[in-house]
Amino acid sequence: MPSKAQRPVQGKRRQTASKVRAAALTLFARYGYAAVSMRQIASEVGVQPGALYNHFPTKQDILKDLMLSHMGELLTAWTSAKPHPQTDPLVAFARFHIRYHMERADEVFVSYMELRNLEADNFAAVDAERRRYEAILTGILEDGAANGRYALDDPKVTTRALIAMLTGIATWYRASGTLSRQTVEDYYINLVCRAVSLEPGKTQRENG
Amino acid sequence: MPSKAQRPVQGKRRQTASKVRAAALTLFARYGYAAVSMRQIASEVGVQPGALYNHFPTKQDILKDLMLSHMGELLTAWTSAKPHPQTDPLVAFARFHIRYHMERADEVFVSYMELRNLEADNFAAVDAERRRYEAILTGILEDGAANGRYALDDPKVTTRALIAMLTGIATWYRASGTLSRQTVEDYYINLVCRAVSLEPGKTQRENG
Amino acid sequence: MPSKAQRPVQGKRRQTASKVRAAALTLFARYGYAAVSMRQIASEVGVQPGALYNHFPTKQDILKDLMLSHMGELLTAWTSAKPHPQTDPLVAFARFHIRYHMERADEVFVSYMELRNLEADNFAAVDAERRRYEAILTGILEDGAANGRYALDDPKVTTRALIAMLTGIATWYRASGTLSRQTVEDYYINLVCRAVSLEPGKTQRENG
Amino acid sequence: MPSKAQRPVQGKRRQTASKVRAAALTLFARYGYAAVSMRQIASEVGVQPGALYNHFPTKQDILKDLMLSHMGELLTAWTSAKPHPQTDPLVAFARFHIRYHMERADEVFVSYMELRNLEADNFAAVDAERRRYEAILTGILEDGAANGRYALDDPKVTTRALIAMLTGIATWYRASGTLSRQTVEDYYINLVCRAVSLEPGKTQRENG
DNA sequence: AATGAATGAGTGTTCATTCAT
DNA sequence: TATGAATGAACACTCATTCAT
Repeated sequence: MPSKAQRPVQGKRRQTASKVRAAALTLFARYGYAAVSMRQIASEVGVQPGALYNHFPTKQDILKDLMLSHMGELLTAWTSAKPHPQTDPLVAFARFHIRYHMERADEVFVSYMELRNLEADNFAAVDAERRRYEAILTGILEDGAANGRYALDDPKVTTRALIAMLTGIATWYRASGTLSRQTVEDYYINLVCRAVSLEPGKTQRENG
Repeated sequence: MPSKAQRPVQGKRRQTASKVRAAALTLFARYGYAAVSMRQIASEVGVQPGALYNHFPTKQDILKDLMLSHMGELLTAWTSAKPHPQTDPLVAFARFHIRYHMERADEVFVSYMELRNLEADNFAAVDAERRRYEAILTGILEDGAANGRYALDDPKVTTRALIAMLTGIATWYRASGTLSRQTVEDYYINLVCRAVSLEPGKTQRENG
Repeated sequence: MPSKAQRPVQGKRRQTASKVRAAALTLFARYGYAAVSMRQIASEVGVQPGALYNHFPTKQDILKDLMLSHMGELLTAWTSAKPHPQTDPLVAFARFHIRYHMERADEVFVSYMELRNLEADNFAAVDAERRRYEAILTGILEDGAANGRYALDDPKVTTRALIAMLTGIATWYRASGTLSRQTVEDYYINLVCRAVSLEPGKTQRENG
Repeated sequence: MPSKAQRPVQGKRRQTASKVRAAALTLFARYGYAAVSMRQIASEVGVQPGALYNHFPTKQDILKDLMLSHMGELLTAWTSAKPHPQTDPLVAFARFHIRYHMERADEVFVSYMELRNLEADNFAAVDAERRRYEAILTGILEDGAANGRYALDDPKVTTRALIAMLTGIATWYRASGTLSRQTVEDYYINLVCRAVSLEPGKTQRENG
């Protein structure tokens, strides 16, 4: 049973930090890290600029926090995802990737656009997570290539090509458009499957 | 016969403007438009900041110039490209796109990353060019779909997916790596072909 | 008999105030009043900045407290000093001054350097104490000049000259150097004596 | 014959830089380096804050410039000083020091008070000059002690004592007071002479 | 007595841009 | 065509101080 004496002060701290993250994410996604000022973030949060520094030591730390937690959550989400065991792994991964990226367009956009604005050590940390994530797809492609299920030339090149293709959705898809998420997802799944010569209709694993 | 009365002064003017473009391109690609100052550009050119304003009225105009001329040259290059008439049009386009984008990594990078830093009217101008370019691919896909040569769900969605995939090469390909340009090109062509169920080996048009 | 009912709470209050004084003294001496922040002091004390305000209403009050109590203790120390009655008064004073200032380099340094950072009324209070202290020496010089023991042109000018000379020790003397305190003291006493033509060897009052 | 085509622009540059130095000197002397803002300096100069950076890269550089040029000018002035050859060297040096320091109270004050605000390398540069200057006096004292003209215990300690005494004039002397410069100078000369047992009346070198 | 989030003003410095030369 | 001094606004960040807890 959790303590009932939780101090509201704790809540307030988390709340403000949370608002800062949210405001920064939106602003960075729209205008870019370098073009957003701490004043803009503070004003969005409804606080004076100096107050931001009670929660993040520098502007760079906000960016690092956003990018690292995005990557962390992405990896966690994949780990907890339990696709139907008979679904083809590439299809499972692609569906997961598409859905996650459509739902988090801002995080995705920032994570791809602001890499160059990370200071060296922060970049290294974020890049390591990116590699871990891409390695999942590379592993799936290697397995599928090994057992003849997928046709491909090079798992790493294919990884990059497919990730770029799928992640690109976030740059153009608008929920307000004519295409539903499900439709877009299905079209891209078909592209992915064909790209490795996996029959789109036959995306259930054969149990041998 | 070219005019013999070319004034060297004209040459000098063009030369400096040219250096400005080159410096800005490199710097924007590396650090981003918002993070690069006119002072940095001037210093790279070997000139005082005020001198830049003899060639470009504002910083924004440098960006607009770079992006518009990149799109213009891209369209011109496609128009002048004379692929072998028996080559499949999708393959021809993809090969053209890959080669052009591998050779101009900085232009491509800037053109994709700095769209949000364009002021409204400049964005409109650049975006119109982008649409013209993508329309070429959409047209090819529509034709191919109509005559049953390509399998695809939606030409516009496929256009975006393929463009994202191919353009992504610029973000990871390094000439210093282990893969030759030709190899990368071939791998991507295979991906493109399979993505629309065009037999990679059968990329010559049948003449009917 | 001291009260046995001393409350530890009182002790704690005094303790923290004391730590604040000590931290501020060290920091002001090293970096100067204006260059030291309340945060630095708090961090040195091991407390949050806000807590300082339970002990001193403003940063200025810390400085005033340090300087006024330094002057107070200096005057008290002189009053309680009981030099050998046969010692020449100038020599007694100079020895006292040298010893006191060598032992309290930080207090001395702050008291001489930060006068300009005192607000008007605080300056007046501290300056009054300084005058009281210097008046002691002026009195000694006037007496000695009157009875022909010392040769000097003007007691006030001589006071300032000697005080500057003696206080200057604090700016260069390091206990870690090659000269012992006693040696330095003796050398300066000789300088003082000669400066008023008092035979260094004859520093015992003749009792008439 | 100097060029007549001197550009007034050159004059303007020097003029502003000069005003900055003057304003900074006055302000640093009155309020201390740390307590003076670039805005205050700019406002005193009659310019926007950013303009200061056309002349000094940082605030620290203004301080360095002031202190280094003060020391440089001091050393130059001593080198060019041609005291009467029959004047005792200690007296000549002391007179020079007193006069120079009375005329440049601000420079002197800043140079003694702001040493701790110099960054390490700037401090080293300034301190080296200070040592050079003090070495002049030490040399004079050593010579005089060697030929029995002065009585003293240790040339280095005596140097510090005398310099502190003489430099201290700047902290209290006001031209508006009752004592003339000449009177103060004479009184201090007498103190210096007696401090090394040099008969004040006998300050002409005996030519042997 | 102490915390820690917040304020409002301020810091040194940089910015894109202008303009007399 | 270029310089370089200047502007006026903005930047990231820090300050002394307050106050609810």
